[in-house]
Amino acid sequence: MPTPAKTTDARVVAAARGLIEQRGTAAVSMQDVAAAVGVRAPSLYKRFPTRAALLAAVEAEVMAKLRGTLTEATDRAGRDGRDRLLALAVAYRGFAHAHPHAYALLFAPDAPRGQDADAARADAAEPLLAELRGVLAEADVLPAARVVTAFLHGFVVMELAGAFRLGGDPEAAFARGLDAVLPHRVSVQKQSITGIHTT
Amino acid sequence: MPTPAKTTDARVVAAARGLIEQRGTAAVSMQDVAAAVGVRAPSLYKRFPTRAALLAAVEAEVMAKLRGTLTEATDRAGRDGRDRLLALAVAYRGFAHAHPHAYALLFAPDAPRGQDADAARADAAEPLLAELRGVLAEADVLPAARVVTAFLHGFVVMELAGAFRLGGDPEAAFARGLDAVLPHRVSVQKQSITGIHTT
DNA sequence: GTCTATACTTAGATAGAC
DNA sequence: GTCTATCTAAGTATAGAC
Repeated sequence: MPTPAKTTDARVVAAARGLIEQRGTAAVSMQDVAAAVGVRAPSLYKRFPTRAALLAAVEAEVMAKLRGTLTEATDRAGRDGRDRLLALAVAYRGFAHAHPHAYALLFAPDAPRGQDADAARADAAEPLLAELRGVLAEADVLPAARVVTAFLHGFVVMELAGAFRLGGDPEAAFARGLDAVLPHRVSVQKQSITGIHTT
Repeated sequence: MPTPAKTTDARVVAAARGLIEQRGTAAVSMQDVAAAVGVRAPSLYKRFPTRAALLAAVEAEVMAKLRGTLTEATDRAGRDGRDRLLALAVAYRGFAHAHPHAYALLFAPDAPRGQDADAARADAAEPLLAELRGVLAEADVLPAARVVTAFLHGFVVMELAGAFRLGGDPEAAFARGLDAVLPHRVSVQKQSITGIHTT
């Protein structure tokens, strides 16, 4: 009988995520994570070959949590396509505000990016894609999703970075932005009025 | 006669910016910067009290460069308000692609944020605000600017983070996003059609 | 203003016993 | 699978001479 396991991969990832949400990724060391699960640092390297590998696993878990938050939001929403998209957007922003450090990990340009993280990323995009499929032609779904995601991400990053200091009401800007980037009913009906792009 | 100065604050900042643009902020140490200007690390602390202070100065310089790029773009553009805004957006995206690491510094959530950096940030927002003033009512300018900036920033971050891997054409998504977030002529004319938000 | 020297801290990662 | 012990490396920052 070898030494019994004091922890599990899942516990390690969860602990790392907790610390990252509190302090930010840069302020969390392998020793911190090890201490949080009641183990010494070298033991972690039997489970995750490098710190980057552990971070990739955390990123995947955060993505999954984000996906869960988005799914819950649409589950609670009504049947109107636009209302559901609004609920999705509000939930997305809420998640970023609730877990700013974890959220930052998702779009870090130099992030690890393992297979799991990539799969989780594709998975997290599903709720939005599903909603858009309900109101747009198939060919329009992907570009529309990118526009919406870009706006949402950009907006919350600006908020978190404190870029909204010129006064005014960020809420109003957020509402206006959603109004612009979310598909309108007019586009669903494929209506076309000269001079107005319908999507 | 004390020891003659081997370098200047401006040179130090420029060197730091160069290194950051090549390797990214995290990979640049005070010693690296010192070596780049032909000096030892301790000397830098006579000019910038901490590493964070130096980074704040770099951030301010990058902001100024961004502003210059945007101003050039509108200088070259024609008179049509929408064309000028498009030129601005394309230039913004081009800057981010040309200097991804420096660009990342501008929206880092944990960035230093000194007075200079804040002033430079407000300054960099001017070209966009000026264009929007030309086509929108004053009360609409600030929220519109936030929507446009959020989209632009979110889009380039997603690109730089490699989030566009599901196929499709990012260019098409960018064009569509601009179409959505930039003010339309219909809004300039204050036209109002039931069911269609004009701004 | 710059230097040498160094304190101080911390990190990621490995070797080998149990 | 976990441990102790350790390597290796690097960083920020300070003291004090010139």
